[in-house]
Amino acid sequence: MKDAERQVKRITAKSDDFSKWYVEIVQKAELADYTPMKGMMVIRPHGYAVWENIQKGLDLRIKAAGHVNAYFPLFIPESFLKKEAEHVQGFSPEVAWVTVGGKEELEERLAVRPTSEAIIGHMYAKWIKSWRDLPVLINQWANIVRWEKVTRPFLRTTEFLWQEGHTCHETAEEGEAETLAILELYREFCETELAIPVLTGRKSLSEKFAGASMTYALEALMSDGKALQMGTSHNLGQHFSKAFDIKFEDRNQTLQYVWQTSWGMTTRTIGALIMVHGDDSGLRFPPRIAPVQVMVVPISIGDWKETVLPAAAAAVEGLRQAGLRAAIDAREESTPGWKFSEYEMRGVPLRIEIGPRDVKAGQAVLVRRDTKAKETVPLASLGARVPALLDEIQAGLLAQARAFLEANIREADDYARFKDILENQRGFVRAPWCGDEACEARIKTETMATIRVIPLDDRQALTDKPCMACGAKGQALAYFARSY
RNA sequence: CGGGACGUGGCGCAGCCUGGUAGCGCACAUGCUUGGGGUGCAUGGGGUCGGCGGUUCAAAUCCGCCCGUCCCGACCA
Repeated sequence: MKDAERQVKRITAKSDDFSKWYVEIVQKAELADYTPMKGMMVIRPHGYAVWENIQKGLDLRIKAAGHVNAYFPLFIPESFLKKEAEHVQGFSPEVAWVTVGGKEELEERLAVRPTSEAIIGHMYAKWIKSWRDLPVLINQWANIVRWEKVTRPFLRTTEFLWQEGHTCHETAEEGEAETLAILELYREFCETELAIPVLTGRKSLSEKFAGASMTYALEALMSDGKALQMGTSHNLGQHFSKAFDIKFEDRNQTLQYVWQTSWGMTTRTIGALIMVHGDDSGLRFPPRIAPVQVMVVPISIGDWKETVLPAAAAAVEGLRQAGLRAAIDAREESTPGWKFSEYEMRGVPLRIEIGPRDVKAGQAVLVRRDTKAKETVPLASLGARVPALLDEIQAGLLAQARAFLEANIREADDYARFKDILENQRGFVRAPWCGDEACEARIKTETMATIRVIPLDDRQALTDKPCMACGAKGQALAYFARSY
């Protein structure tokens, strides 16, 4: 096929138009599709398989940390939502309401949950009586509805999937420890499973969760230089326990309000996988979360059905028995070249080509998705080489993303430099800040950048430099960025 | 929600300015051919032009309103 025509089939180059590139990958790799309802998407089988792997990895860790799963109702009475003032104020602009059931007008309208603190708080008040009931460590996997004005597949949709943990503790210290333990759990998950390095820290007060006393977050850098929040962990203090009257009798027989946390990670992480690892050929999934880790493509020439196909099928069977997610594409209607491109688009980490020449030589050609490097391996040693290669790919993707993140964290001590970086290079800018909300708001208006995180480590965060924007006494070094 | 662009078979587009009832590439179906980077040829099916309304003998084309998508902002996981 002529090059000019081949161009037609390609997706828009990442460097050409990042947003277009993103949307095209989502559709061509069949991760998701639009529906007739604004902002609501279908997560297609290939996208959902990624989500299932994310779920497995997270669920395992959440349970290993002592939590159990439960399920709370989709609907929340309006009066519950109103109990915590800051909470209702923060969420009311984006709540969907149910006002009619069947043919009957409801006495009190029901919110479709934008998050579950309110309904869970109500139930916790019923369940918790004594210090012996604590801690309560419950997580739920659920769908959430937030009536967003601007939507993008995975990054911001009207309905999305997530897990939300809601815990109760005896003391403030325990609550804070839980919040930070989850932050670390998320960080480790992002790096180990998603191969996405993150910056962690606390949010400024203006960016914190509505109703929390402190919000911690993980921020990743997309390859267009914009930041994306990967997850949050909130220390709720006693805001909700006081609003919902969640009290327990402590070890000294005094009534106390519990200390709570909540934390969540969403289907947005799939968007991050696309934007961190994807390239102009399509997706590049890290092996640990890839729906299919190895795709075997038999080279269909001559009597390939008698010679190549059995060898290819045997190879797949061997890989499966080794515990790998391997598949074969033996369809006759597509050519090998077509299949190569297709699985590159879909992000399959490793492709194995087996043709007549290979069968004769007792070998196979392995092609990495991340580097597109090829190597020839004896069929007999696939069982050893493939897992090792997948580990290399996993590590390679993380290393590449980490190098990009580190190369795009820049320092700015003055506002001119700060603006220049955001305008011309993007990425994160580490800069001294005074801690004043008005100053933060001004920076946001003037540069479109927000404080993504303030590092937790005092050695990293403390500064004696003046605020880069207003010149007042600096309070902390903060990471700023334009974000999704 | 403000500013901009766009909306024509499944996808990408041409036609619209200068109204006359729809065309191309890909995809799809069938057959042959080919097959180590999206094979080639032939035949065929599928759209009334985002929706509603208006102007007109006649609207994809002109006008109005609405809806949706994308981009840039304000809001957010």
